[in-house]
Amino acid sequence: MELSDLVTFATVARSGGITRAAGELNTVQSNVTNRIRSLEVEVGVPLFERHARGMTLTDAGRRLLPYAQQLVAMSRDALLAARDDGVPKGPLAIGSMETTAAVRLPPLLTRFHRRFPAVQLTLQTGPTAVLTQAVLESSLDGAFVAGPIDHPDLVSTFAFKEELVLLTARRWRSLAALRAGTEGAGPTILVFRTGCSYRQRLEQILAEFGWPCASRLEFGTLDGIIGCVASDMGVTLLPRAVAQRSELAGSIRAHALNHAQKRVDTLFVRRRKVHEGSALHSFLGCFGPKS
Amino acid sequence: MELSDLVTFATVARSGGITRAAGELNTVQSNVTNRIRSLEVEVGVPLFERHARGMTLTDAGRRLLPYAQQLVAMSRDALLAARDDGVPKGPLAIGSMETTAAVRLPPLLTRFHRRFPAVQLTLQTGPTAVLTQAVLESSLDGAFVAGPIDHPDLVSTFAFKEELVLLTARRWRSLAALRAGTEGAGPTILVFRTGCSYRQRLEQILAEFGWPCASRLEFGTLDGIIGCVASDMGVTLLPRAVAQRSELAGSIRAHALNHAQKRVDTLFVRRRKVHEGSALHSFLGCFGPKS
DNA sequence: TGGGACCGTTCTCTAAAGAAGAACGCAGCG
DNA sequence: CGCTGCGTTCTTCTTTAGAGAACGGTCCCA
Repeated sequence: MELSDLVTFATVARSGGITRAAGELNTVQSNVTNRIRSLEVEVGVPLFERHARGMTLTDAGRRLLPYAQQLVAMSRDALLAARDDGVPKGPLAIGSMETTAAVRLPPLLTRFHRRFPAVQLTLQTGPTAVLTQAVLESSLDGAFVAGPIDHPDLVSTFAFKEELVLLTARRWRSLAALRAGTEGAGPTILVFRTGCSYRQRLEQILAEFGWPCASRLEFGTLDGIIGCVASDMGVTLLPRAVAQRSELAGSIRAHALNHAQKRVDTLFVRRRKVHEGSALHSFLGCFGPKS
Repeated sequence: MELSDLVTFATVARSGGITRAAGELNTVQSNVTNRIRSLEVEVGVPLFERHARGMTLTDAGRRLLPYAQQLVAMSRDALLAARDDGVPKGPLAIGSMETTAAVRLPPLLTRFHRRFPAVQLTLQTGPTAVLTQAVLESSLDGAFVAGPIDHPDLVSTFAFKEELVLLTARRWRSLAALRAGTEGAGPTILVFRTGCSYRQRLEQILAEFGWPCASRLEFGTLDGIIGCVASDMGVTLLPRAVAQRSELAGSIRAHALNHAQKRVDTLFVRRRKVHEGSALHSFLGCFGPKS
């Protein structure tokens, strides 16, 4: 059983067919057939069920797949670790929540790039759950997500402390006024489309206030949310720093929350590995203990 | 980079030479040379320093080695997982402390073997630290060790609760009498040779009593310790069940300790893996929640 | 109920990789 | 100075992997 066999296996499993896998692997069908077959001979049990429109994993294949993926990912790490001479360089894939990317990362990334120009940093934004999964799958080297995170394969480092505030249009001078003004139906809440981590928190806070929740609108961008809050379409929950930094800061009002509600830590999570890459290590150094 | 290359690499690293590695791998020197060289070409840096009496790892090699070992171990797990159809069978390597093996395991192993005769169980005894390391290195599937254990790669399950007692010869009717009888020098303590986990505990307890420790004798077997306690050579610390079960129970005396001192949990630790083998799972079922 | 599209398997040929063995170079040691 | 141990190089042979073509099956739709 060789790593190349496992790559082939994982590709077939993912694409669901030998023809598609052969395309992805830049080879011909017959080779993929043979590799899979020899793998099945070695394991001793069939890994796929063949049917007219492709292949699906057998139970044995389903047991093997996560190992195959992990082995392939680890072999990539191994090469990087061996080549890593301590000088930060090469690609570094970082993920971040929208809000963190908007207000915290610009200075950090600028500083990092100035200190380590040999590192090719890429940034991808998304919700906490997606980013965490991406880190686990090694498609990201690390990510800024909303805490707390507890997973045996992840190491998390405190990055930023945020104060969450409830944002409304300027005309609402207090939460009580908002409450009175949305009697009955309750406020409309504005959240990110793809499972934003602050969304649960917002719904929980409204529940604690005993407010009904009229309706929910989902957005793809931070500016979209803030813009709609400014035009009094509804309320949202965001870090205070995000609201202050916005161009529309004059048109919105931030309402403070109580201690338990407002506090959220942004953590930097990374995969627990044998060897922490120099690029990632130097990145940690840019917002960690010092600097 | 293929798994067979990594096996070769790890073998050379462990044996410290190409000739020795070739012997272990049942091949000729020239092949090992070529595999290592092609690996070095692929990684892009030398992995070994050549000198007249063999090879030693470079920094890059030292970074690669743990990955290689883990990849090889994981590929073995992968094969076992794929082949594991849910029926407990095949080899199962269990480790245990001497004391647990003496009093707790006989009935457990008997029961397990009766229920799952297809599992070829092997038992190895040793101190906690060694067993834990063996589990981490996948040379044991699981082990009974003294708690607490906290390691991200290990899962531990409560197995047995033990009451530790201080064992002396029969003539010492109380700890006070022992104290008086060993005035000045303090008692001799009898412990296992290879870093027994109760040893620290015993030294700590004597320290809490404010007793000096005259000298320490190290043994290789449980019977040796108990025999020497019976003939009043010194004192030791063991689970009460071990003392009671001994043939020499009539010649020794167990002295109770206070609550904080006497309590020790025996845990069953195993490696955190993607797939828990059926054999191990069924073994856990033999002392776990039920049965 | 055929024909075509799709998909996996099988077979052959060729190229590349790996194993074995012999010869060589080099350092240390008596 | 020759011997021994160890790693490298080179050649030969075998095995294996890759490419391409032909085959056989299923499904779908006319």
